[in-house]
Amino acid sequence: MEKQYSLNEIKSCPVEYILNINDTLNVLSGKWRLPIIGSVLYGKKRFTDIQRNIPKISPRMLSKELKELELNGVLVRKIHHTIPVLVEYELSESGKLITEVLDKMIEWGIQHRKAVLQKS
Amino acid sequence: MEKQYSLNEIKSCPVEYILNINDTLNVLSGKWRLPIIGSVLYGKKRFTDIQRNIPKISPRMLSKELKELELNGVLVRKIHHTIPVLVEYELSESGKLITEVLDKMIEWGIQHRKAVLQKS
DNA sequence: TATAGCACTATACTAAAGTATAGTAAATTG
DNA sequence: CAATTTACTATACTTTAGTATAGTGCTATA
Repeated sequence: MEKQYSLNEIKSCPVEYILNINDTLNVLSGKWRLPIIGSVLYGKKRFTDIQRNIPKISPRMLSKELKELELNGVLVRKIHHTIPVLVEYELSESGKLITEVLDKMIEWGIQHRKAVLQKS
Repeated sequence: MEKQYSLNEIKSCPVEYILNINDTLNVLSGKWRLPIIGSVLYGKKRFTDIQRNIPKISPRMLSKELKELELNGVLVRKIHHTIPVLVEYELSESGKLITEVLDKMIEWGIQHRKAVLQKS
């Protein structure tokens, strides 16, 4: 078993600090991750639904990003073995919590924009 | 004058929501941004100090990233017109607040790691 | 006078991320 | 029975991000 660190211990430990931030950044960075998460934020969606929500995404990119987000444990892919097959994507429990990070980002974004405007 | 939105209004408005998140993500993403911010987090540093903190960064990358972070208003570049010139980099007031976002990222990273481990 | 430190810049390159376009296989609709 | 929908995959390409290596102009030190 690996040692479990408390939040405070990790904050004072650069290596674990960086690992966790990178995990989170990996989920959010790239051109399409945020739009995809936004699309499934308020309920499960099908491939083409997401495609319609994000008009400029190619099916190749959508497929690729959905796969990675599923692999990361952020999205859950549900296959209904009906005829024809129906595939639905939704946020995992953990995926839903990413909104807390997003909210902090909005907060920082707003204050930063204000700060930058005041200087110029 | 542009209309100012409250945090709650922006949360319910996808466009402003996304803009602010992207601003924040732009400050944090890329291979070297986080290490650089980490290096100046506890006080101002000189070019070569940062380089020593991040052994694998090339001067080209460090110079490029420092410039962009300064342009974004996250870092402040201070030139001391001594002979020879001395240049110091430090986080702006707004830049210091990015730690709040980082803390949330650590929190999410830790809980996500646990969640993923429990499933496997 | 030679060597090293500081704060970079320039040029050329490779690797990763993203785009464009077409195609597949099964079923459904007119 | 031809066209459309769903959920993708394949191939080739371009763009962006990052690397490698060398060099600049200044000063300080041995």
